[in-house]
Amino acid sequence: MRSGPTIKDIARAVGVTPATVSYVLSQNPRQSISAQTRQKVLEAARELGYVPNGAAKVLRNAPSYCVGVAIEKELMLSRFSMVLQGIRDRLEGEGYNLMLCSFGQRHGIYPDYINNTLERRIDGVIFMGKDNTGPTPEAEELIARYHLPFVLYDCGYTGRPYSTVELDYEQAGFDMADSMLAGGARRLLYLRPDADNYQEQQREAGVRRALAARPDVTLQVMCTDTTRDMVRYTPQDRLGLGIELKADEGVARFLAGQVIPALAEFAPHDGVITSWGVYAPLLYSLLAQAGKSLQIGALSDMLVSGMLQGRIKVCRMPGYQAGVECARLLLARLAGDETPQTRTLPMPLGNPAMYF
Amino acid sequence: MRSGPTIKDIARAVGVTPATVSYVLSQNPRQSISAQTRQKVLEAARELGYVPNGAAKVLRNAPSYCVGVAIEKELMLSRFSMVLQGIRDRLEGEGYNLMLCSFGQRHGIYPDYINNTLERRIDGVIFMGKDNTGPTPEAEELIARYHLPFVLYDCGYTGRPYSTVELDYEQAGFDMADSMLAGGARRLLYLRPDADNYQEQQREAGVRRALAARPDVTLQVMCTDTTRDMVRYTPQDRLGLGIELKADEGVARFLAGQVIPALAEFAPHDGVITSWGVYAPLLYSLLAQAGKSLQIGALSDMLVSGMLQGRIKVCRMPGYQAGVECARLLLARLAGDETPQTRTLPMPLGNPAMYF
DNA sequence: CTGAAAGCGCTTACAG
DNA sequence: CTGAAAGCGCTTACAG
Repeated sequence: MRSGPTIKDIARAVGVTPATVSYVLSQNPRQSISAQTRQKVLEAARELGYVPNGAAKVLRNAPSYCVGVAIEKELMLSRFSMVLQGIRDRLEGEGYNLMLCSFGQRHGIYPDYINNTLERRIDGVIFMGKDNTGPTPEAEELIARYHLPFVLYDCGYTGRPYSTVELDYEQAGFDMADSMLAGGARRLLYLRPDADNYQEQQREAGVRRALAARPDVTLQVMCTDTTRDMVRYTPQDRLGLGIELKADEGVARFLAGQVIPALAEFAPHDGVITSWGVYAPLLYSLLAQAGKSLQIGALSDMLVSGMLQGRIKVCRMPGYQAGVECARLLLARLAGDETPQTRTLPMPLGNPAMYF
Repeated sequence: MRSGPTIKDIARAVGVTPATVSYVLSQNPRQSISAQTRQKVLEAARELGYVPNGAAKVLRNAPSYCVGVAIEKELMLSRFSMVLQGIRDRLEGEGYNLMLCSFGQRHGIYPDYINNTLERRIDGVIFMGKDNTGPTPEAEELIARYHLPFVLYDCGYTGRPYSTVELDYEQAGFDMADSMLAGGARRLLYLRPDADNYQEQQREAGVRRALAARPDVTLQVMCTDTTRDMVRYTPQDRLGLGIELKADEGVARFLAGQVIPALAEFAPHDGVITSWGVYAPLLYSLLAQAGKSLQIGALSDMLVSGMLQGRIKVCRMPGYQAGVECARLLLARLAGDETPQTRTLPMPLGNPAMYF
């Protein structure tokens, strides 16, 4: 199919050896070339439409100038696409392309994101698991053994030998609860999924910290049963109509049957904080139907429609910034800096955004 | 940094030549290998943690098993991320990775998506412009000259030498107008941007076709001045808080000042069709404020919140399917099929989806 | 300043 | 069934 001109062709056209052409084209500083030869080589290269063969360069140990981004599946979740955009914006300026890597074993015996590094198709990896999953233990061993440049996003820091970017879930919980106290709340309901992971622990800890100094305020915690009361994806998900909320099942039933009754005594200044964003609009609708108005806040802004401006407070996922930060830490690794760094980003309290 | 074992190391360990190792590992069918040797080679490979050097393979003309996706900037627009997900799902099953390519000139003298193909870092390109832009004329020439596998998404077909996936904007306009007629509309306002591109022409043509048989229904067309009345992005866009709508300026002023007055005579069964999705929620809010209810439809579902279920009809962008289709057409090219194909996908009428 | 040569890691006709 | 050898396109010490 494609078999363009090589440095040999240029060399022949100009009447020099391939080595000379290479020196000119790669601007090797350890080799001086006469202005005239340089001129002729560059001209011939342009004329022939020369494009260097990337594979040959990489074979000679050049970097691939490509960075892998390991995202398991859901590029459509703005949680991930925002980060991706941040990574891209930061890395493109440095001349890097991005390669989307999966978690499965594609060609080799290792997960795709490791295999591509080992095959030298990418120079490093930014890893975004979901539900707190980091790389497999086997992958971690290879990362350590080969010193693979690796950055982990939002997995809960646990002293790994690579850089991580984390979000300050604890502070988010604190800020939201604190703002509700400032709004006059005397009762607070905290609604969280039963999943007992790093993020959920941190969030609840933050909420409790805000309440520690206020024994006059009651806190009630309710857990959704995520094995049963999930927000459901419809079959259309994968059929081209986007991911869709089946709000009338699962969680909605739990909210209507359990949560709303628990709010019976709540006064207008009291508040509900939901851990996941998706719970908040559902709750808002149900409360509105019941003719009830409370402070509502969500510790994530994912799935909180911008149309709820002023009705629901959210802690915003700083996805784009996080992506930029991941890129920055990876660049440090690529530049040879081996010391793992951790950056923890705030999740500022604000209004839900209108995402495109 | 990384310098793992090569076939030479395996050969030495087993006591055969590198050629034999290669035959075993690549399962070359033109060469039979004794079961015993094969066994030993495979064992040694596993033991040493052998991973083939991708660059060396590509240098020998193997495909890179990587496909470029050219998206100019906005990965956060679900319009693009849905397509990307579709492409990925289809192509990952075939063993391909995706590389995000930009439009700028990164390393070479050609646009990034062309250069990466010429450098053999990717085997082909799926191109998603925005605002109808296709590849540059220079890029088109290279695509033709080198027969680069290339698929164009949603640019308006104009007889190019490569495959394209289009959306049926004309039918969308027809279906929406038709549904409003079925809903009893006697007056219709069609609100479109002044941009005179393929999509807008098709959409209006569709609306007019639906009205052709109904001389009793009046159609009024209004154009937004996109050079002046744009939906504005706030500076936060690139600062990590997502893309945000500045609804109180630009278009909103035009809608309030020009469009709402034009609807003074409209009765409840009459309707407004907006070309862009983003106009519809704004219009809905303004009408609601004015205590007015009309049929509202948008010819795209981008930016139409799922909270408007039942209030606004939309034509859905079949982004995921389109991605799958792009992947399918590219696979055909990669398999050697040179005949350009065009697929035109329907944009089914429905409710706005709750996008994650 | 320029050229001849080796080598990166792999594959594949070809000869045994 | 196995091995010796050439070559993909480039870079880079090294000798002139």
